[in-house]
Amino acid sequence: MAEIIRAIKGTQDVLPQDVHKWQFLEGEMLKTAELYGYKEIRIPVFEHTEVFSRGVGDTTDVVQKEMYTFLDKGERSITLRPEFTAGVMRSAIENGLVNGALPVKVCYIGGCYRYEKPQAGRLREFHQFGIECIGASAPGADAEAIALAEHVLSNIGIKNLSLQINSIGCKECRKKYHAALKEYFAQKESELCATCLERLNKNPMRILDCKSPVCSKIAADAPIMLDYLCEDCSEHFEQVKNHLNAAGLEFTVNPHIVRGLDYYTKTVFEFVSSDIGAQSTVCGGGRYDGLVAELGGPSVECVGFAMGLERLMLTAEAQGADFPEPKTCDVYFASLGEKATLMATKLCTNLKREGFAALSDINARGLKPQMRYANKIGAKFTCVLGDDEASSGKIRIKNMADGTETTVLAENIVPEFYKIINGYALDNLANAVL
RNA sequence: GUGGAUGUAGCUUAGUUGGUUAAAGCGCCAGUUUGUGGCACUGGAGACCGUGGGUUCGAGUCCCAUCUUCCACCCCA
Repeated sequence: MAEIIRAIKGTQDVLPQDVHKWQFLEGEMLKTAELYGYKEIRIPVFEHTEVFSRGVGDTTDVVQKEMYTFLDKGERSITLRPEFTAGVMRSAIENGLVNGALPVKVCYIGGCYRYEKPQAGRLREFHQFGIECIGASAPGADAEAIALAEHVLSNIGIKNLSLQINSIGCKECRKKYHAALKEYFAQKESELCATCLERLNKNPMRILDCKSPVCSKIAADAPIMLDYLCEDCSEHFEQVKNHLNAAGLEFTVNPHIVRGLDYYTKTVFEFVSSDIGAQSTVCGGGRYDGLVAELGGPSVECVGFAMGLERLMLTAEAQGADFPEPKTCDVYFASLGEKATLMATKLCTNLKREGFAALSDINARGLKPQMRYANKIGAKFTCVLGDDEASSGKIRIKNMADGTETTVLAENIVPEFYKIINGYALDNLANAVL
């Protein structure tokens, strides 16, 4: 296959036969978010690099080695968004959203870009749906965000997810915790793997996440964050759990969840799927109380999450989920000869104005190929037009499911077709009930 | 970035110890039916065998490199 017609590594096409699945997911996401008071926000795909290096944090892997960064023609350093939160906060500050009535609730859907080595559930261009609740400090906000995530996930039919939560505290308690962790791991320094040795100085919390059997065994007995939370953070976490219980959400506290983005404070959480291989986190999020201030805005506390559409799609497909049937052609006009073809165009136009998917031949082919095509695209009805119909104005509309025909006057096509399609819908309803 | 696997029509695959014109099913186009789809039968189009080098009289097949895809690590959604 020639290079030029091959998609860039780590990118994917969504083909016409599959879009309805994506549209379904996206529709459910936006609709559900709306129930919780969220409005969609649309922001640029790229930002000044600094938005991410300061927002996401320049010690993170995302910023250090995964960003698509380039100089534009004005020598500005630009980066394709590796995630949404930092860009959304930039917009919220720039447009004064943070100065209005709080909380401000926004959600988004779009592509993100990270230069990673692709594998199952991990692409270089991937898509996220997410929400940001800006200006809400109470534990109820954390729980509401988690509840919304759960609501979306269940509305799109994803099963077998486990919700794991943790608190990584505020700046103050994290300092103490880091010190304790360093002290603990320093004793076992000789046993740690090479990457963990580096983490020891830079960010000891990451060692907790290490998958190497030796390190994870050591990490199992490491001091846990929850024991180092200050009174405020500890109380906050308790309240979050109370709210989750009140909302009837099952969760497990996993002291080893450490999100890889620097802005998180206090509550962090993940929804994990057991059905899609190693990249199993389908939704992740948490509280980020310092981000707005870090980007130069007022001190405003926020919670949010993001979910990966590709991973959700993988999970749904692995679970054999049912997607709603895509809309198909309502009626296809097969025509023979110039007069009949003009008639088809006219009838089609009238029906389309009424909102029916009405198609006609645009290949000037024989009748048989036209009928085959109508069948292939799933036309509910067909209508053959030739010289007879063109002169008499009487046309026969054929139900493709059972072959029955209804004769109508072409001039009455719109009201007649309303009757026909309503009857068809009733039949299908009856079948569905049976 | 590290490690392992992979690559033959649009899709799924066959292709013997290297040997003439690379094969099948599905899909596509058409005919059997001169105005009627699905089923069946018949025919047709469609492959620089991932790419570039090398070995050989001869390479889809062997060797090297490179790219892609897949899987895992790392990290994240």
